[in-house]
Amino acid sequence: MADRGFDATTLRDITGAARVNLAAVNYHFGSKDALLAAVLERRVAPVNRHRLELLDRAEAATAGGAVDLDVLLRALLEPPFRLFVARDDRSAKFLHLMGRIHSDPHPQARSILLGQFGEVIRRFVSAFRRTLPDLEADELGWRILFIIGAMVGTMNESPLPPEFEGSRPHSPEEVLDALVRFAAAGMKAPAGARRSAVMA
Amino acid sequence: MADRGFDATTLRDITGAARVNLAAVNYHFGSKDALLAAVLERRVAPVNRHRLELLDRAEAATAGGAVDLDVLLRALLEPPFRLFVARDDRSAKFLHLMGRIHSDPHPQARSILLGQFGEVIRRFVSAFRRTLPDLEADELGWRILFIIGAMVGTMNESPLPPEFEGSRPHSPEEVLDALVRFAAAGMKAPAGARRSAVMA
DNA sequence: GTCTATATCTAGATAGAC
DNA sequence: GTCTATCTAGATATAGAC
Repeated sequence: MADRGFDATTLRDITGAARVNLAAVNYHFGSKDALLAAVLERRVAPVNRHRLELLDRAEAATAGGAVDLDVLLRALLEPPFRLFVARDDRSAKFLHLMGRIHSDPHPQARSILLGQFGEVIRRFVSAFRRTLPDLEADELGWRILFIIGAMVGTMNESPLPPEFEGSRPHSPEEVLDALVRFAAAGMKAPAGARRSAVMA
Repeated sequence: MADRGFDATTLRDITGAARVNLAAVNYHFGSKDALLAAVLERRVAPVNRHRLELLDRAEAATAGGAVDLDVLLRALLEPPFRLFVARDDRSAKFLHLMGRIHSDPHPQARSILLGQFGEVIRRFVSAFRRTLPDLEADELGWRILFIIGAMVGTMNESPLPPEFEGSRPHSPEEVLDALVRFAAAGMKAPAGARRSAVMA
């Protein structure tokens, strides 16, 4: 599923890998879609809860004022990279799974993810607003979307593919650090001029 | 296909939407996979060729020296946002299609895209290296991956979903400008310290 | 409760009329 | 060359033995 997406992953793949009978999924979960919902609830929801906890804690510490940008970015980005980090194959698989779920167009996956992640986004959007009050609302929204995209792309593609000429493997912490540095700088980028040049 | 991915899009969907017969795809292309290959060749390859042309031109102008960062970023990011911009429904669909292809796990899609896009990545990696010679190679690789991720996420999610609280629709040019600003700042971010704090 | 065997559905592909 | 009708494979889901 992490490799090939929800549609291309058959119940035979799943039950075969789990060394259980083909009928097991339908018996325990009712349907393939219900299994997906259970997986999302069991594995993805904690990541999002962790994000909100970190945000709550940071906001409590500033008494509702502006939270430091790096703290905010870590609250958003750290949980997926951290929650299942055991530096083994399974943690890498989990990261891929998270990424795949974020980019899977399957309606069931999208709607469950939206239910969970929509709340996260809304909370972080308003936190970022307080942290960066001078940034125009639309520009802020786009930048947060860029960060989510970078995060998802990283989940889907790590380890760094050979085209990118990375010279050695990287721990999830290193990748996270690089992502936070990149995102923080992007967030602080100067606002756009009112389009001077036409696209050449 | 832009909405639901390759696997979930049936030949009956395709031939129905095109108001042609079900047999038409197999007659003209031979198979569903061959149709995908033809679509990728016809619609995606020109985007990548355009990227390389812009890069060639920029490098020629500097006689092989360092290309300006914004010029480099535009050469990479502008073609998909620009090539089919007619500000109508079809151009939005095309952007979604590009994004979907980038995130589709289907082996055929991945291998064709890699053939096209791998070359683009390699060329841009070495161009970015000359433009930002002080940036460590691995860090540079990750940052380029972040930018690609942001680009793909933007393609998949534009227009800006309501959670992001965008106040109005945006033209592809505006989104592109915002993305270039963000990416340029991210690329210029200070290098990472050798991990001071442990993840808290 | 679990597994085997099977039903049912829907996909991609194709044969053959016109 | 194009369309109708059909084939075949492989998917999810389920019935029923144990």
